[in-house]
Amino acid sequence: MGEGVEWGLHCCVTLAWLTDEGPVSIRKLATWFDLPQEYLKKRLQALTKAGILTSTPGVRGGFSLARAPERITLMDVVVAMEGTEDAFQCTEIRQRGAGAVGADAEFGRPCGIAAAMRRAELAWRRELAAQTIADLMAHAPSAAERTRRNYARMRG
Amino acid sequence: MGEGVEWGLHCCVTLAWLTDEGPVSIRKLATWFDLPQEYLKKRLQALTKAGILTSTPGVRGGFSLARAPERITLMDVVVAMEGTEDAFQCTEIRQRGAGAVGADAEFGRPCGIAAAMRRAELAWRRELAAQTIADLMAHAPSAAERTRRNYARMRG
DNA sequence: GATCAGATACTCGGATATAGTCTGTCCGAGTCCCCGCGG
DNA sequence: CCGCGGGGACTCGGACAGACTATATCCGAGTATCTGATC
Repeated sequence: MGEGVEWGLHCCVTLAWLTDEGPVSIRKLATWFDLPQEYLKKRLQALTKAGILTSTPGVRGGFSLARAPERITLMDVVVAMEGTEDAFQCTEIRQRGAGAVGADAEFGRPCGIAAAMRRAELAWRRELAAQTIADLMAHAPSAAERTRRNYARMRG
Repeated sequence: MGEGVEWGLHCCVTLAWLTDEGPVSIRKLATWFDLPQEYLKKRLQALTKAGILTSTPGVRGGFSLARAPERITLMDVVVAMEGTEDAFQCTEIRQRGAGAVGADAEFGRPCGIAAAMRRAELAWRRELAAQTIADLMAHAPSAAERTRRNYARMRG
C-alpha cells in the first residue's frame, strides 16, 4: 500500500476542517504536512479524478472536498489511490501443468483458494467502507480549532 | 500481494493430498503447476523457514507439510510470504510541517487514521486466520483422488 | 558379506540479472483572477 | 465609468528519471541415498 493513502486521508480531513476557508492550494498542503509538492499534487489529482476532491484553477484556486465528509468513506480514498483491483490475484495456476490433467469438471467451480482470499478482502473493504472522513474528524475534535488557527497564520 | 501467496497455498493443498507419498521434489511441484522451478523453490523455502513446510535433503527428498492441514491457516501462509508488516504504514505525517504547530497534546493519542486502517487490516487478518488448509481441501474433495492419480503417473 | 568411496539427486543460501512499480521532478498548456490601460 | 488585454497564480496532463521491490536465474556447498568396488 503506497503512502498516497495516508497522504490522501490526512488531506481530506484537513480540507474538511477548512471548508469555510475555500480551496487550499497544493503549495500550502505540501507545506502543511512537509511533503513533496509535485508528487502530492499527482496523488490529489487522482482523488479529484475519483470525484472526492474538486480542483479550482486560478489565483485563488486549490483543492476542496467534493462532498460532505459524512459521504466520503475510507474505501473511496483507498480505491482512488490504489485502484479497484484486489490485492490477491488468482491466475488459475490450478488449470496449468501436469496437475490439471483430467480436472476439467472442477474448473466449472470457482477456485476455492481465490474464494477464500476474496472473503478476507471483502471483510477488509467492508470495514473501510463503514468509516467516513467525518468519523475521523469526530475522533480528534480539538484538531478543528488548531487547524483553522494554523491555517490563518499561513498567509504566504 | 505477490503471486507467492497463490503458489504457496496451492502447494500446501497439494502436499496435503500427497502426505502418504512422502516428500515431493521441487522439480515435480514446478511441473505440477507449470511454474518457474528456481523461483518457486525460493518461495517454498520461505514457507520452510516459517515452519509450515519441512524440506528433506537427499535423492528421495523434497517438501512436505510440517503439521496437519487443520493447523495451517491462510494467515500463516500469507505472513510467511509477505511478512508481518501491515500494508498500511503510518509515517506520522501529522507531526510534521506547519500543520503540526501547537498540537503536541494530540500526539499523545494514536493517529486516528492509522487506527482506522488498522481496524480494517485486523478484519482481514481475522478472516484469514479463520480458514485452514483443511477447509480448502474440504471445498474440493474430488481433487484428492485426481491429485494422487496424476502424481502416480508422474514417475520421471 | 560388510564396509567404504564415489555418484546422484536433492535442498540450502547467496549472488546476480531483469522487469515493473512506486516515488519524485519537470515542463507546456489551460484557466481564472487581478490590475491597469484606453475608450 | 466601462471594457479590454496582460500578467500572475494555480491546476492539468504528460513525459521522464531514480529507487526500490518482485520476479527469475544461476552457482557453490551441504546432505541423504544408492551403487559398486574393496577387504
